[in-house]
Amino acid sequence: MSKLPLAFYRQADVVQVARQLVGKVLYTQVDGALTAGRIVETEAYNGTTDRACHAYPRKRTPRTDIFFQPGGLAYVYLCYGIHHLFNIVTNTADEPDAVLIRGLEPLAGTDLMLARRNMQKVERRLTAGPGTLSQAMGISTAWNGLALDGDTIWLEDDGFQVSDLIASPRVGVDYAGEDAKLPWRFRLPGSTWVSPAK
DNA sequence: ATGTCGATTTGCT
DNA sequence: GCAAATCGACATA
Repeated sequence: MSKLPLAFYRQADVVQVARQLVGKVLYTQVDGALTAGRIVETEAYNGTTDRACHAYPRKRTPRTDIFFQPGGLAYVYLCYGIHHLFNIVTNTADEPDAVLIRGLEPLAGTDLMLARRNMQKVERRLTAGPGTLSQAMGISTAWNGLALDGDTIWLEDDGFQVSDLIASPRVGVDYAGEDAKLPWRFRLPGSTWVSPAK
């Protein structure tokens, strides 16, 4: 097992980072309790060119300030007042890009995930979807800004090989006009743990 | 100061 | 299939 170094997140092309993140393992640790899941679905957001990105067009506000930090930080924001959506800030300082994590295959700590989701058995809805996986992993907006090389939340490469990847338009970004058509959503073919969205 | 709306999920019809 | 839930960011004044 090798923890992904901050340099990984600082690559210039956020779309390539989004592709490479599929298959990696996301870990969280809270009060000594570990949970882990394999990333099966991501979406890329480019704050310079992409209207769907919160930081477009390189717009710096209290909320988007984190986009302008060097890559390797967690960006967690509240959506619809209920759902905590987990993103990874990428690229170098002053290049505002991020990757949204949309689906996880549970690997470890499933008992704790079930308790957090108030569920009885491991099934698709435990971690399929950006809001549900955050809840299962214990991720909330309180973690916004955490570095991904620490001991609360981090990623590892366990050698899992991704042979094929589906690229398609992103979900729920119709407001972005032409940019909504960009094929920046990536998922593992055949995974039962991708988000419910079509 | 106030109004609008969202990178979603869930439950009910 | 549709609409409610629920709150903070942002734009407008």
